[in-house]
Amino acid sequence: MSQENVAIFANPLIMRLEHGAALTDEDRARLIALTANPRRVPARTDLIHENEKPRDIHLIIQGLACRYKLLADGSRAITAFLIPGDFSHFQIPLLNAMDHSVATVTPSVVVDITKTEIDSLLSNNPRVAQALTWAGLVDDAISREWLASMGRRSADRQMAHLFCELLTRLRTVGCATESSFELPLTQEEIGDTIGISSVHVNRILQQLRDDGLIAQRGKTLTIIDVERLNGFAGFNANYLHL
Amino acid sequence: MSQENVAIFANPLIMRLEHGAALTDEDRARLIALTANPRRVPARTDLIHENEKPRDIHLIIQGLACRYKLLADGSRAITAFLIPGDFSHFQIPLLNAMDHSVATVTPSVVVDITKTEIDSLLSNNPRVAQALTWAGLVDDAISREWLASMGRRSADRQMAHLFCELLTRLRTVGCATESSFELPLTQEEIGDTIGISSVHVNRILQQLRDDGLIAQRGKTLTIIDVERLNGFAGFNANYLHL
DNA sequence: CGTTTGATTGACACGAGTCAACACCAGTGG
DNA sequence: CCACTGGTGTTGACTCGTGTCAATCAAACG
Repeated sequence: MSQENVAIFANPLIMRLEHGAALTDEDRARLIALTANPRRVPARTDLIHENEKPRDIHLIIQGLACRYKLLADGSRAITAFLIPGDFSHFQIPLLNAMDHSVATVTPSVVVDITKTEIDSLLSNNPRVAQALTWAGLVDDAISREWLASMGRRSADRQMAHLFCELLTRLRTVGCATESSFELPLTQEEIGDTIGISSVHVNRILQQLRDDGLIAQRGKTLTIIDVERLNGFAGFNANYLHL
Repeated sequence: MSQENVAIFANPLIMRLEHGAALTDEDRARLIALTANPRRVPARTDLIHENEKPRDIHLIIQGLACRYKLLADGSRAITAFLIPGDFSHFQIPLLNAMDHSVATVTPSVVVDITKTEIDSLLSNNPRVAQALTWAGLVDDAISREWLASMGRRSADRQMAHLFCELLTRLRTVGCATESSFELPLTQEEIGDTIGISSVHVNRILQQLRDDGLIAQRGKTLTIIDVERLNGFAGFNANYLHL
């Protein structure tokens, strides 16, 4: 494989967007060019903050980021995770003020893409435009699945569902093995995601481990039997539209 | 006011989209033309069902509809309400299979808009295109707010928040007075929305009434003191981007 | 009018939160 | 190199919000 192909196929954005449209080599080259100036961002750093006027969009190349909202009582709700290849919505500069914040969870590599670059991409590369639109629809679908999960799944199944989703998404961008991936979240962050206390997160993790559904070695989470965890969680990957 | 103007300003789609872009008279005329063939749909009827291939998009002119998902255990989660002027996402035909269902809650008036019509609108009326994009972003923002609500608000505040949101949204399309609107949901449907049992919905409604926050006469819900309910719910309309 | 659907109520069980203490690091600075 | 520190994970005790079940009531409807 040539040096260039390695770069192309190792690019998580391209890996993801391939699922949304049949990209051409030129499309891929444009996307590669887009990621020419990555920057390193420390862990727990806001990429953009609620109420700020959005300008660039932020593409995650490496690491993990999240969308979150702070509530009046000081509590936090994490409403989405951005894994490599994900980005803050490409049409977001249309809004005058962010309704949520986006922050890194781990040290990350991020590319800031200007509205101009996006507009040029959208008008010159229709397949990329379609793929970006597809990615937006998938993000919506994930929100809906999370809503269903929070509303109607018990906390243990909800957590299992989150792990199933993360495994599937991380696999599509080459960031997970068959059955394991890095889960660099604190238990408090997991709690802010599924809407429970960190103490309860701890207990549920123990339960999932005791039930032989998952294993944790450091920050690596291994799903012992993917089929069984899918079944337990009621996970059906349809909504990821792969 | 001319007959035509009445039609234009009474059109909930236009009323909503005015918030997303500065429409011209021609834009409005195109949008009016789009709604030329409405149809009546009985209550509790699917407009489109999960797993189906989406073709048309569905615009609500009158009535109330919702997005929902059924889970493996038979429970239901309502992930969004579609009020007059709302529509199933205009880019959804890009997907091969719906990841959720859309159904009427009440008897409704609906317009089916073909992908062709949408594409024509998008390419000929850039301001409408922008407004539709804006509407999509607002729908996303609502999902995120609901996620934050489900995760981190107590059931009573969450319900209060829902009422604050519905009042605000319904007012923008002329379907609510200063402080009251029709709430045609059963308590079970409210429960499927905020993720609690219908029994608990009943108790919380009583509590909100006893606290003098809301009043119900038949299906009309009146918010006795909007400021106070906003405060109780921690409601901030920013995320609706009006 | 029966029948059905939705609202209401009470009793009871259990999931999950809170509080507090403690263990276990990894990093830091003396 | 080791004590110190702050962040994170773990545990137990207790409380309370919510779910479940079941019965009853009220209202809508054919």
